[in-house]
Amino acid sequence: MMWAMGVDWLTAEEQRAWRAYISLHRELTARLNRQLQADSQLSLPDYEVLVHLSEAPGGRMRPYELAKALQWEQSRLSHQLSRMQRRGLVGREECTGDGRGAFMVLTACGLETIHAAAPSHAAKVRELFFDALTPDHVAAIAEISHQGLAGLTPVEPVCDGTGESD
Amino acid sequence: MMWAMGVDWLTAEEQRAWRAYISLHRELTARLNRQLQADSQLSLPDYEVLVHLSEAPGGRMRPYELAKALQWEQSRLSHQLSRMQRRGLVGREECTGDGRGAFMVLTACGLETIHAAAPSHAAKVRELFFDALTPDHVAAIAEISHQGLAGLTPVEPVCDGTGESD
DNA sequence: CAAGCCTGCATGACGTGTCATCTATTCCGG
DNA sequence: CCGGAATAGATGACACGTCATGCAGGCTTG
Repeated sequence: MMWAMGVDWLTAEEQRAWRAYISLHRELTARLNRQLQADSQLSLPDYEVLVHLSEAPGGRMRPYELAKALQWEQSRLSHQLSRMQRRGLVGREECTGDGRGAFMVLTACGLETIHAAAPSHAAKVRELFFDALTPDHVAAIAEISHQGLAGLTPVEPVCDGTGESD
Repeated sequence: MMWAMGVDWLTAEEQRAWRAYISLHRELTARLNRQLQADSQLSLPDYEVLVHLSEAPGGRMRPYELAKALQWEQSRLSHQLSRMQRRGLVGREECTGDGRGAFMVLTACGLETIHAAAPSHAAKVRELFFDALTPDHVAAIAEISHQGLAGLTPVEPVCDGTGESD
């Protein structure tokens, strides 16, 4: 039995970097989550939805638009919206003109909540992320994030597999 | 009602970078997850646990050691280990010498699974992460990850054979 | 050595995320 | 107009994560 390593085919340095990256990201989002939760009873996903909705004209958006804007899977969004509706953060309106769809609208409560939550959350993001990095690092991350890692970023649909090599 | 923005106190550019970063990370881990799942019926968390266990002498570790190495919350690990035990990937042994604790051991199945999963997973990580970045970007991320974002990140001991202070 | 605290770990409740599946509509071609 | 495909969305099952809590076994101190 060969315990002792050799399991991963990344170099030791790559492993260290990769694991550190994963841990750091988790730690970062965990802190943001906790702060949001403590200050505003919101989760990070809640916040993202509310921000997008509040930026939309009329505070209303079709779920599919929201999904595209957030780059979320439709079903994730659907669940999320249900939960948020239960809590009164968003409301559902029928979509005249397209019988299958709907409109999600920001409620007064949702608007109030996001307005109350935004300042401290943004401050926290700035504190933990932007202020903690050198301008060079910020630039690097921005560049990487915008171009997508393997040019593959745009999730696309996992199309029918016509032998799609992975 | 003031729809139309102003909710976030990050600059437009910061928002773009931040959101892109979040989306990119999600997409990256989602792909790794899917690949692992398809190839080896493992999740990323499963994989991480198996790797650490397989690197431990004897393939055995105390849960609290594992938690520290992975930088996971204890309760998360506990749940994870239960699930993995149910699937036969790990086993539990009593810890003589400390009545409250236990040892988690890699089972034959777990060992086989991780050995089978590692090559393609490592290749995928390399493909999506390391190969997709310029050396400069890799260096930047490594630097950021290792030093932690706000110096607040208790990214303590990254247990590494060759002792190295932080 | 007894009282109390700290540790190691499990567990139940609940929010979150994904996948597969299902429905209802709309769209499009014949 | 009919039938099939694509679209919009919901939903149930189940994995994952966190929090709060419980608890037994070690440790410390008087």
